[in-house]
Amino acid sequence: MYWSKLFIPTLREDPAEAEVASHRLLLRAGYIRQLAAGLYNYLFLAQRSILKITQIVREEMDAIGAQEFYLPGLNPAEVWQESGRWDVMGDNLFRLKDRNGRDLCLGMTHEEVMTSIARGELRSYKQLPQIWYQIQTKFRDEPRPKSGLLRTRQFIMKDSYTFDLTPAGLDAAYEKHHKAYCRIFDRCGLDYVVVEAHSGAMGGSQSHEFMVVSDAGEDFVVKGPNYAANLEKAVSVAKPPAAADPEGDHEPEEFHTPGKKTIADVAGFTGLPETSQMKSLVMVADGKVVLVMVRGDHQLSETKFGSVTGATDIRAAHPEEIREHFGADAGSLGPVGVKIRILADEALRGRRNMIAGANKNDHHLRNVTPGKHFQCEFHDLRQAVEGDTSIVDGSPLTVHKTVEIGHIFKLGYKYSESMGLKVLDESGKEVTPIMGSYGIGIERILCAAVELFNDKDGIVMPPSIAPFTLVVTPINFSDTAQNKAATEIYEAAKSLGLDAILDDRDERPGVKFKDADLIGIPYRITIGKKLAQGFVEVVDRRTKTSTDVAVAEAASFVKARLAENTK
RNA sequence: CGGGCUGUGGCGCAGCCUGGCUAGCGCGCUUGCUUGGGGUGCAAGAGGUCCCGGGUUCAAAUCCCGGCAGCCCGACCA
Repeated sequence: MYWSKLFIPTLREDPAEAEVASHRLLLRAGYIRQLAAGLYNYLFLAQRSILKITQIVREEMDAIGAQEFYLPGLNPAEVWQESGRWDVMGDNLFRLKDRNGRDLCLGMTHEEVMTSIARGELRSYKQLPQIWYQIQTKFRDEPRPKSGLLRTRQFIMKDSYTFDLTPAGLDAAYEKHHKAYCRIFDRCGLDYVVVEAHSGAMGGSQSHEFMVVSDAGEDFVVKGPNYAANLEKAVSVAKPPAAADPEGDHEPEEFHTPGKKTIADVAGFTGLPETSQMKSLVMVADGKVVLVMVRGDHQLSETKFGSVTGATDIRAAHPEEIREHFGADAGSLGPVGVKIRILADEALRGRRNMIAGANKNDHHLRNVTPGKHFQCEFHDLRQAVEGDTSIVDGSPLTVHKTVEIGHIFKLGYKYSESMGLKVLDESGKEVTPIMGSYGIGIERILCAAVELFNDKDGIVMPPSIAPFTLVVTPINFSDTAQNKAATEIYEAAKSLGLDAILDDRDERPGVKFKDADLIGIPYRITIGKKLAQGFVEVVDRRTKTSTDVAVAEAASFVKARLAENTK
């Protein structure tokens, strides 16, 4: 293609609205333009990259025997009501009515629709297993779209669904997806980590997320040499307390702590570290008030709290509720003498003679021992922190901000059961197939690549997903010799199957170089001064290294380089 | 849903506090010449409901009220 004929609206300056690198650069490089909050127009360059990404996804999905479908994005309310998600999804689901007043929604995912196909058609165990997928636009009415293409209200997802007769079959389907996802993200040139994840509102037993470490992300991952998990789910060994507990069997003893409300205040006041205190948190789980105890320096994980209580509606208690149950305000609360359910974090097991609130404003207790002075259920309830050590091998753990690019779930029977999917097994008995669901955020692959690979000049796009792999840049296209050489090289590149673009614009060389760098075309062949000696230059976008090559060999040289880099 | 900020030619911004000439600057765009290895130089041009509605005033981009939109932080989030 000839650049002068294309619509590649690059910007000389950074757009004011864009913060994160991918948003800023995709706008500047002319890949995308915003239509409204969380809605983007994908222009020529973005569309080319997206097509390359989806092609890789297709090839790898097909390689595990998955079959591509294409389902409606517009869904009837009925199927969502059957699964219960019509209510569960709340405002995140785009809802609308047709002219007859029937309720419809725009699909956020397609478990319901896939299951509705399956229950109408799958009747025998002989038809299992099945792997069905699609690459489709999804809609979510995000409370806050942000960071360009990272969190939008409309986006493209590859979503697949598996139907198996047995849990072992599901394990196999899950494993296939795990491997296919690794191949997909490898081929897209990304650095990523696979982490244990919380299955959230999806239900199901096991789940892994594919994460790219980036400050633009919104999730946190806890990572060690042999362990990686989403922060929501991560289990770790806490740092030992900074001071040993006092010896002996003491009884709680009240002392005055005027105005000392926070853990830090009390630590300063008593001269004892935060690890010697218990933090009392009052939570409301599905309407029931629960007291949660964690070590002074720890944070409660609401996700873990939700898993332990099984509650779906979780919040911190209001000040009035606290006063009603404790007779004191936050900052002076403790577990002694409390009548409600008490949960305690594992890090408090075996501790003794600690400090806690006295349930009397401006007073605390010392010598409080869990299990002795108050009864509680011990669970893993705290959020892991940097500095904790691994439960696997004791090595130190680090916490990283990440972008989620893929997620695989063992769904279990949630949808097949609620929607009545049944097949006959070998003995003629009706059985409910077990399902899995697996997603990849297509735009997030693009964003993650930009986040991961950019420099002061712009995007350093991995060749496999770059909109073009090669730009042929004559310094002066109206020079007859340069024009001829450039055209020859461009044609040669095309016949070698390279995705080439010829920069035939009547622009200064600087402009052409800047644009090519900004867009992130992996290779550039510059045709200029050295043409008199029969040479052109091949420049690598990533390393900025330049190699002189004879005109006739230029295209095949790039092809060889490309093959090397994608090994 | 709470908090903060911003809306002025395509983009980036100034002007607003202290109301008053024809609304300005840089980039981009058009035409001509020029230049030709990292956003060339000169000249001439085109392009604006100053987010919208109402109010105050002789006079509003500017002050007041009410909307809307966008961005950021938090909450939320397969």
